[in-house]
Amino acid sequence: MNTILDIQKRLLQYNIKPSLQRIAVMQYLMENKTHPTADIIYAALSPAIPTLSRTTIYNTLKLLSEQGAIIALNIDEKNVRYDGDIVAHTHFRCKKCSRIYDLPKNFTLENKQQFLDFYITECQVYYKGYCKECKKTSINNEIINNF
Amino acid sequence: MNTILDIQKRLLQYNIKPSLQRIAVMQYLMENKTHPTADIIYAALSPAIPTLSRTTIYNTLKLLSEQGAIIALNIDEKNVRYDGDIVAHTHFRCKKCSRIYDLPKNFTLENKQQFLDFYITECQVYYKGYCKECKKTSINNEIINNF
DNA sequence: TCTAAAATTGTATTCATTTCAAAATTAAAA
DNA sequence: TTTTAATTTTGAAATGAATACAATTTTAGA
Repeated sequence: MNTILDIQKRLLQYNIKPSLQRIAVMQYLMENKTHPTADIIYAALSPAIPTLSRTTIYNTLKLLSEQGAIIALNIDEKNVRYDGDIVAHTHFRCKKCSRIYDLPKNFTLENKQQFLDFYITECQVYYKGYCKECKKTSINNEIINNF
Repeated sequence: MNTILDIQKRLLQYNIKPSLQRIAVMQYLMENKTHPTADIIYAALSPAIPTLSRTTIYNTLKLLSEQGAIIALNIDEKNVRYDGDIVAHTHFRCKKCSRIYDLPKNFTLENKQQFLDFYITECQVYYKGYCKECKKTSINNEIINNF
């Protein structure tokens, strides 16, 4: 279980002021490993925070992902999904039920026979960063995870 | 160079009737390896085919990608990008200029020092297919690239 | 040529996300 | 504690990529 203090610490660690709303979003993502959309998070938190606005959810998710406290997934072509687990791992999206699963650490296309839970039809690998031309001017403005 | 006959052959190979519009879209993607959006393709083809409709571009891109003749990329959070190169390869998106590059075949995070053209800040790996529950009912309806 | 099926077109709509300015909250200064 | 400035939140309006849909056009077969 994550205490409010743990969550505050996590936010401060990424230079995010821990407001009530930000703590709620961070906590939701830490406790719900379902890769939810902004709207799912809004619907879940709205009853407990009746004044909550959708814009705040979008603002918060943008801030948290830009600061590296969470990860934004573009695996679903309709909505952006969010993941509170920032340890590097790969994802699987079911084309029928649209659920997003975390794949086991040792999963590769070569050994996928061992993981018969997933029938894989496609794989996409996306790297992001700065190209040669844009590198010089932009590096300073970005927090870089040089993994 | 790709002749119209080459392009027709490619479409037929994926069970797509080679209409004028479909040939134009397929040809554009084969000759422009810039990972364009639907709208870029529309703007490029529209002068030569004045009656062309945006809907046709969307319909065609959907058909071609569903049939496996092209690949739809969700590397850009705003628009879907399309790639006529269906040989497995990975992509890089510059966060500043938004250009999408093909990465060299031998590129990995381990040897990325060799490829100093790209300063990488993040990597996403997305698998798609059918989960255990949905597997039984759906496999027959899908063309599966069992790579 | 006639007819049916398939493909294309254009308009209207949807819906996730963004913009923006006002209101509320927080933090800092006096 | 008051005052003031900066930050955050809020909700209404706007944006824009993509889809739905019905009408029109084209294609293919009888």
